[in-house]
Amino acid sequence: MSSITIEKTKYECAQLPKRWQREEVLRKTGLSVGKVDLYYSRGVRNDSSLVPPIRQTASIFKQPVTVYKTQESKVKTDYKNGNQEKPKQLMWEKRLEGLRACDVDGFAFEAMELPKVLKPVGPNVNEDTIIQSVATALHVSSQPVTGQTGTKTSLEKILVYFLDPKQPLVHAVNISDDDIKRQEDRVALARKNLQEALRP
Amino acid sequence: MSSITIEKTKYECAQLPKRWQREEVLRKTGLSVGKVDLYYSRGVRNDSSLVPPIRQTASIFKQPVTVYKTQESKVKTDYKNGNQEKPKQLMWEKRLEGLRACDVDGFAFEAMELPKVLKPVGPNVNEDTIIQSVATALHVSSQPVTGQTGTKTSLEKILVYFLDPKQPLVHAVNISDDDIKRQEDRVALARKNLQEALRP
DNA sequence: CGGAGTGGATTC
DNA sequence: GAATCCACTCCG
Repeated sequence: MSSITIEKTKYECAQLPKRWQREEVLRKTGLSVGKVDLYYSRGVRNDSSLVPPIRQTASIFKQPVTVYKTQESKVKTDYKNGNQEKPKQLMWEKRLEGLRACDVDGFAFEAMELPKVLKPVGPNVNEDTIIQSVATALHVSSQPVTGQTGTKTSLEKILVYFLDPKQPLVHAVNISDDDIKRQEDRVALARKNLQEALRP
Repeated sequence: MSSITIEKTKYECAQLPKRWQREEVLRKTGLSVGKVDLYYSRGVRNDSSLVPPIRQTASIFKQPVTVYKTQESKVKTDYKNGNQEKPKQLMWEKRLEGLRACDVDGFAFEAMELPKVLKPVGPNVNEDTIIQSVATALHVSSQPVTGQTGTKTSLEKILVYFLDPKQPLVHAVNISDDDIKRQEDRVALARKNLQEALRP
């Protein structure tokens, strides 16, 4: 049974960037009954290859099958037994190569430059790979991100054995006391400049 | 491996009633890392006869057995299939007789008086029973609370047949237009008095 | 732990 | 006084 009163409305709207939707939700209880809350959200990406029905080959069938998803499914996280990190493929970050963040209008941001001290590890790993690698490591990992701590020669010789899949594809970096001192000086200088700029 | 940092704290607390505990749990992952969830719970009742191990006789054994409960068990509510109201025993409210609410220091509140129009239904059902009956009906039931709608004589003759276990043990009450008018007048008067009391 | 939904402070 | 934003609670 659906009631006649419409309580939620969700629609695209000319003023918004593409695929963004405006939703009006009526407050139904409390001191503020009758007020309207506005929500803005980006609708699901329209990657037609990822939206059901999907034509795919499942190994138990002799023929490709078409998958219809009739119900929203959701994988539940097992909080009880701690954070289960999944095993990772060696060099899995290669999959992210060539991806670029973009703004709401779809324009890609400029590439970022990493400090020179970060040196790629492994064959065909370049600047472009390591930024994805380090960024995802910082985002995803629950352990300290150190980079590869194997020696340079061991990593070059038998990569598969010495490469740590839990660490990004950069050599470990040593930060000296001098480095820290230098950075502190830069911060102090920047603060002083700011203070002067704010003086009336 | 247990870390040195204490993430959970569970302790009794002066502001709480006896045996209640306050527990602070730190969120460890997710968007809300670092936030604290508070839980309040009553420590297990020290009824030694209810705390495992319990010596009891299970019908499948020839001999009494001792039950050890090694794991906390919990019954999950089925939210999906709607509110499953359990079947109720006729006159189940009798079990609540003699119970009294009390304040945090354990002093019982005075008995409440119900309006005279509320008349008990059934043998041995008195004032004390119907207040529990009506109160729990209002609290527990998901349907309108009307009282027993069987005729007085039918209820007296074959109680088991005419008594509605989903309704409290009081006769249904008719509210006349006059009753409503009288109540409206009382509210209007109370409002006027309040207004005058607030006048500067 | 996330998300829906509300209270309330803040801004215009 | 309305619109907006943010914090917080509660429950699945």
